[in-house]
Amino acid sequence: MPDQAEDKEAKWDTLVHSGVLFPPEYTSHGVQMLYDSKPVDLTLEQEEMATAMAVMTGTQYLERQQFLDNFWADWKKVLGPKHAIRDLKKCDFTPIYEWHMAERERKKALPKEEKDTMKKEKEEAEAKFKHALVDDRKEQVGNFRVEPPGLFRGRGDHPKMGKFKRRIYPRDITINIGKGVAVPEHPYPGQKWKEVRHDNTVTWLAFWKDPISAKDYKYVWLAANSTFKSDSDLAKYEKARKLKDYIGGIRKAYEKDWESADMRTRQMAVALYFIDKLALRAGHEKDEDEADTVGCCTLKVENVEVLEDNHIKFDFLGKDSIRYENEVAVHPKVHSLVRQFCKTTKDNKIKKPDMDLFDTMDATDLNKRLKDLMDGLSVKVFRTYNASVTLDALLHKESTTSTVDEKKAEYDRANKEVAILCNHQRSVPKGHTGQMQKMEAKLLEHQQQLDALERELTAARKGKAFEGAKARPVDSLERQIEKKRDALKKLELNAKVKEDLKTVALGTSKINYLDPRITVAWCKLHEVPIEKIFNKSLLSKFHWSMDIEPEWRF
DNA sequence: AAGTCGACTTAGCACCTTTACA
DNA sequence: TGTAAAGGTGCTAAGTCGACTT
Repeated sequence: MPDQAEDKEAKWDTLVHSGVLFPPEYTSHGVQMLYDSKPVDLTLEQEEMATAMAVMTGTQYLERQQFLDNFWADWKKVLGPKHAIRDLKKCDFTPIYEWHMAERERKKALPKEEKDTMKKEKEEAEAKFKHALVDDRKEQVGNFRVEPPGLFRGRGDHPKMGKFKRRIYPRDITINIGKGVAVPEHPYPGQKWKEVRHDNTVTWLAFWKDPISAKDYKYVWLAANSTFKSDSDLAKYEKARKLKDYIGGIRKAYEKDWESADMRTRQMAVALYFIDKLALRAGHEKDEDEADTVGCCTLKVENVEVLEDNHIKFDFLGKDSIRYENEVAVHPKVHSLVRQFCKTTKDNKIKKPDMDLFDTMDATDLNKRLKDLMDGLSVKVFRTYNASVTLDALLHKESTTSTVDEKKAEYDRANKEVAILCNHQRSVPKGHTGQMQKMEAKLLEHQQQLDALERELTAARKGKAFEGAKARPVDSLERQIEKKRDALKKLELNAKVKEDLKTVALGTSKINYLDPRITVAWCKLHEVPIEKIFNKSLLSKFHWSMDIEPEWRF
């Protein structure tokens, strides 16, 4: 293993850091769980796993057979063949769960001084891990903590959910650090790091193999505001901007390819059309031991429905098993091509619902093809391009708003359009329905108050009494009515926004897809303080974009 | 050509902190 | 001034994609 690849570009000259922070070793709480309603003895290792299961109480995972089976398979190995516990169904983890909750409460109820002392001690212990020196620049480290053991919480129908994710030790971890500087210490005497490298062609500080999936790695990187990350962020957006100059030609090229005699060329051209129009992900092949999700190139016949009137309906589980459901009008040629791709394979056999829609190509092929169209182009660039171009266009539409709050609402609406385009979802917040009902009730109350004020105003104008008393002066009532109307309008808007956004996540596009220069320029142009749009961490992540001129366009 | 490796970005959620409002 | 909602942060899973290996 060479310390330094000669042909790859160097990312740093010197690199100094303190390595990683290990989670505390497991200590026994000694609380006995019940088996067949009777307390049982567990070794430290057995208890650690039982506790990992106990803390899952109340989650949906416990209703998943896969989760229970995987946990049981791992725990059984640790229990051994002669243990009294032979059946997970007879296990009652409640005592451990209750201990866990009580412990939480106890910590919460600790006197303030004690909490402050603990916080201070924690910060002192962490301090040295928080920064690295890269070419003598002090940079923040992102995730310097080693992941603690626990039960694997895979998303969607993950075949490995519930497996015990084992503890990671120094012997599992490879450190990357500058030559000739102190190798980080660790708290395990007698152990050695798996490896110490001095590879300046990469930006990671440490990695270990994912204990759940042998082919995956867990890395320790610098934080989002580091030079490594901001340089590549800028490069990402500049590449997406470059696509602007090529997109016309690319569209012409794929439209022409729809007419090709070659099936593969036609499929590539339709896939690219979807990626361009709908900002779909590439969709690489997945293994059996992962959740069954798809992207554009891995769409199955059953994921698309060819409808009347040049419409197509998509319905599939994408990244994180988030459902993508969208009915769209497509070009007539695409409509007929998709109908064809659904029907027969490349060698004219009947295609079944679970077979690939694009059976002559995959994401790697498509990415290769994209390199012919533009230097460095890949599928994901279209998503960045589409998101940023959409925001830029929406923010530069004619606007009639005047206040900062209204402008912020306008920005949020544009942000929402992008989030919907990219299918960035979130689960409905807890208590949403109740909160909506509360808002409705408040709305009604305000409406009634407004009605009463208006009746009083009518009375006042006629010099009549109102509800058995002298009506208040006209000018005062008029002011109150106007105030009430504004309040009502604001409430109505809030309620509508809340309902509209209940399943839309705005943050993901802000963090990953929207060129911050669009936002910064717009804020300057419309005199909206940037802090209204970017919070502290986004301001820091996007520090590189802050001095852009107001006239700048994506 | 296909499969694997390795390094990086993108993603939603849990939990904690701050803010808004009665 | 207490409570609930909103907002922020940390965590880690799940993607992408080019390079390398077979």
